[in-house]
Amino acid sequence: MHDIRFIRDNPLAFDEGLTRRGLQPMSRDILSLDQEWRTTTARLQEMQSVRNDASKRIGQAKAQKNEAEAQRLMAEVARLKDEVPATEQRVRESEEALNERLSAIPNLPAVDVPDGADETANKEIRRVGTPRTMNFAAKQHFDIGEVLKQMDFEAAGKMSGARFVVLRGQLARLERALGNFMLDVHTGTFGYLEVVPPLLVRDQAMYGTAQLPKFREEQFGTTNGYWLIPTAEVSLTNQVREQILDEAQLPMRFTAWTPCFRSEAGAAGKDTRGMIRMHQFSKVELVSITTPEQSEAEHERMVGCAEEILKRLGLPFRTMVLSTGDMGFAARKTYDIEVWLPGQNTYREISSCSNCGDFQARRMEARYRPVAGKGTQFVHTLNGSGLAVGRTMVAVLENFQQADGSVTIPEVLRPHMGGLDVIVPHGA
RNA sequence: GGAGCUGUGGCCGAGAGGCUGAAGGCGGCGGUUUGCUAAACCGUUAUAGGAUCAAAAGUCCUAUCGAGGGUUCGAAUCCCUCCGGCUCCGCCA
Repeated sequence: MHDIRFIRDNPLAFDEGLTRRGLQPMSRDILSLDQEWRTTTARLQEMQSVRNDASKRIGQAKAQKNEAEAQRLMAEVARLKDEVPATEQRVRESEEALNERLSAIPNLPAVDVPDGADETANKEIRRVGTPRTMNFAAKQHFDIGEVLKQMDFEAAGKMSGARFVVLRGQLARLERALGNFMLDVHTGTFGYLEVVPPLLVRDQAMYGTAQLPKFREEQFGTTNGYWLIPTAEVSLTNQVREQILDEAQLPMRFTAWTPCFRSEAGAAGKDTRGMIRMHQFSKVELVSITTPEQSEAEHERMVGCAEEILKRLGLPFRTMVLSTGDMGFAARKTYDIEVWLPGQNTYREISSCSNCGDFQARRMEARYRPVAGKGTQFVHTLNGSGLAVGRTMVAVLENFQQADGSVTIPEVLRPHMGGLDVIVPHGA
């Protein structure tokens, strides 16, 4: 949600930000809605002031048993009886119109975000690790899964349809091992607080992190009004909704390993095979709540936390800054981490870390009280995956596959796998 | 699912149609006292929006007692709906 006062004071900067996002300027439109709201509000407040004043005097007159004076004053404000509700109605309408308009506008990009229409304008900022040379043709993960006989898309299809998978045996355990490993690092090394949050949330929570109102079709909802979280970002971030925190509590860092549910209505035809794009997947999420001063450094730190997981697993990756055209709705700046997939011979997104500034905080009414100074300010929210677990599994399978179809387990995961060092085909 | 209770400022807690933006306490801030700390005492301490203004300060106005409606000249207080919490019963992992 944008700050209307920012738009009032900086209409040109606002429009420029929209233009960088590939949108049309809107400040004129918005400011006229704002003007409408302000004039009706002023009119209403004036009436209320008259009424309050009269009411107070009526009270005094009654207290002094001056019934005649009370009656006279009541007659005087009688005409407001119709006018006030009518004006209230108009204020409500213009306010709604303004909010509806504002809540559909994406966050403005930070100054250092590269301009561009889509992902081709993303900029690589670093590359870590070297893809291993294989003296055999690298398989894609679903082919490896087939050899291992522990990844079953057919069985999943029969009960749930496309974009689901059944993992069994060591692959099922590998998912658990990866989740545990990631949580251990994020809590142990990086100081995130582990959370088990709700997976079903109400409208207001989805609105707070900006999945609603714009991305309704991409979500799964229940028949009785809940939404399945598309990411733990929703639950973790909404922990601080409608709160006034102390500056001393910031930054707050939360992590959670949860299933995520996405209908991805618009993505039909993309990554239809395999585990890359699923309706249900699990992800270790990182969320930080910070002051505005802290948020940039926290963003760097957060990407670093996600990168550290890949480093420890020995997976090659590169880190990108998304261009203005490729960023998500709520983000003002986003880093994507792309992991090397030998089977696809390309880097694929495995984590996305966004600084949302105060965009979500305004929607959630999440504030903090500065140690020095008066009043309150909106917090900054940052979120990022401390890695998508399923995609990490894909990367492990593809990067550590052997010619005979077995998969070597990275050193750091072995304690989580009961000491196992290689996954071999089931029944072999 | 059934029955009852409950939601007040950063926190605890009084208030039950007008004198209540809201007693009292805690916490915070400023001060007195003090070798330092603590204690004691005094004072102070909500937020948001709008108008005015080049802007800031200031001044004025409005709103806010879980949320939204309603009754009334006037609502924290009465009525309705919703949301959260608690207790008991039922059911379940």
